[in-house]
This record gives sequence, C-alpha cells and structure tokens, in this order.
Amino acid sequence: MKASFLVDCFPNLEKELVSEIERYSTVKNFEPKEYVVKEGEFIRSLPIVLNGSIRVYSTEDAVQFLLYYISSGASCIYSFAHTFNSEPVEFSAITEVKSTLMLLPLERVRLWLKKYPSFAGIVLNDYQKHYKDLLHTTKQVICYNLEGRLIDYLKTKAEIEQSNLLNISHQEIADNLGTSREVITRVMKKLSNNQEVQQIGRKIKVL
Amino acid sequence: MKASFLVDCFPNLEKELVSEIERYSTVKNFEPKEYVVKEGEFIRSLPIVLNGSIRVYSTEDAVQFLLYYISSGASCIYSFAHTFNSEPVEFSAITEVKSTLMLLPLERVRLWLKKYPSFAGIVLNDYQKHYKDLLHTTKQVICYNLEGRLIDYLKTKAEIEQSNLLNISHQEIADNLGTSREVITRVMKKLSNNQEVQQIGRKIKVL
DNA sequence: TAAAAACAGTGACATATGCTACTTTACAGC
DNA sequence: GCTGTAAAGTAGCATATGTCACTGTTTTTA
Repeated sequence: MKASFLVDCFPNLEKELVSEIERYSTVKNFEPKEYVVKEGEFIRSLPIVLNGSIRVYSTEDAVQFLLYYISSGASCIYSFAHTFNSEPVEFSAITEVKSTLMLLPLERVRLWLKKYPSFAGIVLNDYQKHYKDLLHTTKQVICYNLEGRLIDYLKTKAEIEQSNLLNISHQEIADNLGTSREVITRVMKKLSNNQEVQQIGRKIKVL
Repeated sequence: MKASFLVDCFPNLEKELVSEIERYSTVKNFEPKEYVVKEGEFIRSLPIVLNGSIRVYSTEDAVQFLLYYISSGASCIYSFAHTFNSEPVEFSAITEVKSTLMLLPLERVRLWLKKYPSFAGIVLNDYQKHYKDLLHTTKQVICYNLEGRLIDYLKTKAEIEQSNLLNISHQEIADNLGTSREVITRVMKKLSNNQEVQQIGRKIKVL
C-alpha cells in the first residue's frame, strides 16, 4: 500500500485523505543522477521521497551550489512543498542514488489543502524543514571557511550514503560548494594532514 | 477595522475567519530597534506587518548577518509563519523603523489552520516568500564578492526606506553582511570611485 | 594492451578579505 | 565656536581563495 508510509509518519491523517492519496498518487523509481525537477520548470506534482536521496541545488552566474539534500529518514516525510504558486522553481533536484518517489498530482494537492487540514500540516512541516536546512547552508557559507564547509559537506554526504567511504570526485565537491577543483584538492590535503579524511585512490574516507 | 488590511489583500478569506481575526488579534506599535522576537525564544503570536519594516537576522559563532527584511508592501502580507513547531526560533527580528504589527495568538492560528483552508494558503504564501528571500541571500553570499553584496544591500535598504539617502554607519552594514567595518570602508571607496554611491558626511547616497 | 579520457596534484601568482593599530573627520551637546 | 565621542579612513600585513599552466595518475574503452 502506497500510503502506508504516510500513515506511519502521520497517524492523524484523515482516512478519506489516505484513500484519496492511494487513488491519485503514483510511485516512480528513479535511477541515480536522474532529474526530479530542473530550475525554471514548473512543478506538476509534489514528490515525496519514499527511499533514496535527492540533491537540491541552485545556480547563479554559471556557479552551481548545493542547497541541501532531501532524504527519506527519521523525520519521515521529505518533499518539496515549495512553489505552490505558479512560478517556475528556483532550484534543480536530482537523485543521488536509486530512489523511489511518490508523486502527488499538484491539482489534487491543491484540493487536499482545502479539504484536509492535516494535509496542510504536512506541507507546513516540510516547508519548515527546508527553511531550516537552507538556513544551515547559509550559515555555513557566511561563517566558515572552505575547510569547515568541506568537512561538514563530507560528513553529511557520508551520513546520507550510510558509508564513510565516498565515491566522489573533487570536481563534484567543488560544484556543490561553489568553488574550483584545485581548491578542493588543496583543502583536502589539509584535512588529510589533520587526520579528518583520507584520500584512497579516487575515493574519500571520512574519519 | 483591524482586518480590513487582510481583506484587501485576500478577498477570498472566509467572513467568519475575518471576524475571528478581528476578535482575537491585537495591534501593537513598535519603536525603531525594538525586538519582535529574539533567537532562541518561543514564538507566541504570529505577527503581520501592517506598516514599517522588520530586519530578520541570525547569528553563528558571534557573527551576525542579515537574512532578509519583512516589510509591508505590494505583496501585502509579510509575516513569519516559520516555527509552527514548538522549537525556539533560529533568528531574531527587530524593527528597522516605527512599525505597526498585528499579532495573532498562536493557539488561535493553530485552530484557524484546521478550520479555514484559506488561512493555510496565507501561511504557505508567506513561507514561500521567506524561502525565496533566504535563497536570494544565500546566492548573494556564495556567488558575489563584497562589492556586489554591498551594492545589493544598499539598494534594498534604500528601497525599504523609500529614500536613497541612508543614515547608516559602516559598522551596522558590516554587521549585516557578516564582515568588519574597515572592509566596508574600503569597499565603499571602490563603489564611490565607480559612481555607484556617495559618502556624504555620515550618510550614504545610493546613486 | 595501448591510447584516450578523466581525475588528482602542484607551484606560482593575483586578489579579496580579515585584522591590527593608528590617524583623521564629523557631529552633538555644551 | 569648542570639545568629546563616535564614526570613518588608512597603511600594512596575513591568510584564504581563485586561477593558470602544467604534470602525474588512474580508469575507461577502443
């Protein structure tokens, strides 16, 4: 049952809402590096991450940078409720690993918001989470140097992948942090010296 | 009538909701530099800016930085719907100028969210706006140098104050941008040379 | 397996920003 | 106008980061 996930997380959902979700939502499997939405597009469905992990990033002046990840996890529902207005989204979202998403058609979502108060609660909760994550990213950028941001990034990444051996290139890290490859190589060496990470061939071990 | 403001902005509000808002909300005048909420506190009412302007900032490691302003204006309602969970807020909000706020008691807000779908719409709309503003700030910090951020800051400030002659010290700017006074002085000189601003005594003219 | 492609490492240099210590200027209150 | 205080300006230096040009290494693939 598709919506059992929802019921587990939100025991207070109206039964009728659950059955509507059952009826109208679809479940879709995504390969790694598959776009869920691209910056500038219009969202037509509200995706909920059943499992896997999505990277949300934005772009400005050809510089790309990570905003946060959306994963299934302890807090249960992670999605992006953003953009209930009719403007194009201001970020891109791409799967990091194989993921399963439940897609709720936006016109239904709009109806549910009016009809079921508990649904609004879910959406608000979700917004809350993303706001908080974005604030965390902002704080990181303003208050810490690359060394601090890099170690934070690697630790978060290790947590998401449930592994402290990361298969990721310096270039990819650079893109996420909005800097250049050489700089990452340089800072990585610092972290290596401090025994915080270890570069093993082309993989990175977070210590 | 307190809620006429709301009705102007949201013609579709349920009449009953409007009268409840009339009954339960209070209107309060704030002097400049008066706190609306401090980081770490719990929000007990949802404030809506009737007129004036509020600066929202956060702090990390003793560094303070501007997140965005909340003003009354074209988009009508600006508030902070954040934190409908029971956690303390992660930011401070302080009036920039004399301001008038309508305060909606949080327990009522929770009821209204369940009872009136249009109220959830207002709150979501508000969340949307703040998310967007925060994203703008994040982009600024990641992608532009201080020169770019400073001119953006001054222009925004001029817009909010409806005057291009700003009565603001370099120290205050530095605090908002998370840097130090000397750096602002230095970058201001650059902007002066480029005819983008003019330092007139202790005021700054945005050209 | 050899060649190509992708990735990592490095040194040198330019620039932006942070910081210290100090001087000069503007302004409010007398 | 004088004066004390707060703000602005400045010089010099340290460090972080951006960038270029190049080398070395690993992985892919033809």
